[in-house]
Amino acid sequence: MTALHGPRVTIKDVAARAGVSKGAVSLAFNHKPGLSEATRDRIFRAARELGWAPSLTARSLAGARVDVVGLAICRPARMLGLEPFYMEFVSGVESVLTEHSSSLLLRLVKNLDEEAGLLESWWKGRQIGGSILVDFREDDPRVPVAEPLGLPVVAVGHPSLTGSLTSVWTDDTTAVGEAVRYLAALGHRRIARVGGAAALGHTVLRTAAFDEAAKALGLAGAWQVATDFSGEAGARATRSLLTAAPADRPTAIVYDNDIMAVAGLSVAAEMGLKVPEDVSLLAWDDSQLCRLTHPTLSAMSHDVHGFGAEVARTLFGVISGDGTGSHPVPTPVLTPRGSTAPPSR
Amino acid sequence: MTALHGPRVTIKDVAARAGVSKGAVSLAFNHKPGLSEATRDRIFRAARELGWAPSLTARSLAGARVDVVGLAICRPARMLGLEPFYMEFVSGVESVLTEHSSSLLLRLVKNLDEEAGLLESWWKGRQIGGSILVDFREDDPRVPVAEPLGLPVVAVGHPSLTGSLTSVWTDDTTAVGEAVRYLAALGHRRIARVGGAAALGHTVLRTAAFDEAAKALGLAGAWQVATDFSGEAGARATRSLLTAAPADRPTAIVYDNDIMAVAGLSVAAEMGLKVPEDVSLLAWDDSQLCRLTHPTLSAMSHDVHGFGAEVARTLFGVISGDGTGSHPVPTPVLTPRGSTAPPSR
DNA sequence: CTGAAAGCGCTTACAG
DNA sequence: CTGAAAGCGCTTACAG
Repeated sequence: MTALHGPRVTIKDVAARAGVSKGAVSLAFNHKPGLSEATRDRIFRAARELGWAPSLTARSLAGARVDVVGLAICRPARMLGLEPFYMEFVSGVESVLTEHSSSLLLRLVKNLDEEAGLLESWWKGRQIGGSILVDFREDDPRVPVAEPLGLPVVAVGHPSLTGSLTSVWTDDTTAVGEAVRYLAALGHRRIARVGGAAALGHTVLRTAAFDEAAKALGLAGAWQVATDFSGEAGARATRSLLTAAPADRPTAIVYDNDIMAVAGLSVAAEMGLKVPEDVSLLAWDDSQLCRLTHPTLSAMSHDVHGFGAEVARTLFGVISGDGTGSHPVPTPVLTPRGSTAPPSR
Repeated sequence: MTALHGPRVTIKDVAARAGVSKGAVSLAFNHKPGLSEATRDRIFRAARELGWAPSLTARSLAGARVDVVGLAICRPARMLGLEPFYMEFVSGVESVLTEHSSSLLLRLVKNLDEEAGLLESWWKGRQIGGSILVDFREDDPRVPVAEPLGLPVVAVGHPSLTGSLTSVWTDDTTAVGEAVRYLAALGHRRIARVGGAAALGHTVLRTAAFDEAAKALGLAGAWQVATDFSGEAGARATRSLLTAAPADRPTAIVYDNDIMAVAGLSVAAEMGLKVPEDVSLLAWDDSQLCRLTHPTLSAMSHDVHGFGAEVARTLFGVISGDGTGSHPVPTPVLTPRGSTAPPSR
């Protein structure tokens, strides 16, 4: 049952019906000059009447551009569902792809070597015209693969991680510093950070930035713990931070995403601690989730949708050759809400 | 900079290097019979040495199967980020695609007519080998389009909505009945439902099921309100339901997803109502989110990841022609947690 | 503007 | 198992 879809309509049929050559049809559908308005109209009408759509696979074989953008994500499948970041990022990417009539080729991979191999076969198989690379690690294996391939790419990550690839990034170092200084300004002297996956490059950068800020401010206590970004890990980390004696535990906690902050909120409630009186909580990314809790979550806000859109726009620049080059997107800004306040003691 | 990737390696080069014909290389890479182990090895070695990967676009032009599955999602981009459902569903789909070395072609569309057109050009352009269709409406425009096209498809939705298409669905009618009966068994006589988008077929089914269950149980009060699935809409609906005088307002609320239930929880807190003492809340879908709140959310649990996987498996059945046909996946089951209890009055 | 032709990189019979 | 050939449906010069 591989389909009974009658005799396939091809460019030849359209040309015959419009009384022109195949070449003319091709010109019309690729919006190239050299045809009169009248001819163009006749061609489009014929195509419409026959229900013809150009075969993208034939088109790309013949050397035209491929209107598909690849995105491989390397995180455990079961964790993706909850991270609002990805879907929002993807929807931002999509919003730009749609303008270019492009689609996203999405693949979940187990590790970066698999991803590197995938990129190579996608590109060599002419399945994609370019790719977005996310979640960079130090000494990332994708850098040496993408470069010699000639694959148009935009790397989402700090230039210190992405080598020679065109990259778009958020200035995590500055943002972490701002988060810590804000909490310190409220009077907090013992601050913790529940970070993301230790293997990720941006986690490494944030960790260093937190250390530096804590040192610069001469904090009395500074803790950092790595997680896998899941709510459960965030809950565990929070529980362990808050079980110390009141005088020894943090009075403020910064989270690397918002789902862990939500989990932290619930752990505080479960332990009988009031937010923000007993402990201040500061989320990251700031999806809609942060406004749905009680109290609402203060957060380092980040236009993730816009981030995705900018990455896609940059990729189209790289593909067409008139790229703007690497650049940061706006640094996350502090959005104070109900979960942060001066410490009560 | 459309890439300087040297002279492209083709099947011809591999054949030459392995000392065989192009046809033999093709047979080897498509795992077809007719080659000795030794020849096969020689071919794979040559391909590896040259870094060759078959051009999927040439392959599919030549008539072979296309290893790409389409998925168009028709919801406002900004709303997708927060709905854990989709990412979990997609990750379930991906888990099966990966086994088949397939990728997902994802596209956000504005309306179903655009989606119908997209399916047609994806299929005619040989961009996809099949597609997954979600979010069915009554008299869905995709049904009459997909059928005559011969496009292999799996429709996610109740057969009453998906016509002649192979479909996989959850029995929402039974699940809604179970949810209402559970709350009634706890002693609730005034129950509300905060539903999803009214235009969606499954919302219509759930609405009817709720009415029926309420009638069968002779509830003293039964409310239903439609939303857009967003947390904000869920919060608004909850607020309006709970502002009535204590004797007139619902003592239990069922939500059509979990994000709205989280929002409801926070509205109750904001209004000074205790959950579950003053009002019981029951979520739907049951992502990780439900275990991260305080109290934890009782929910109609649903293995969304498994659902996506089953849909993908079914699609591969349709594509290969030995499909199992339409069938339901397990009905969501009640998972009681901290947000439901007998009414206190 | 047209028309005939070559070529993209495969797969698929078909004769050996 | 091999080899030569046709064909998939386009695009891209090229001569008119």
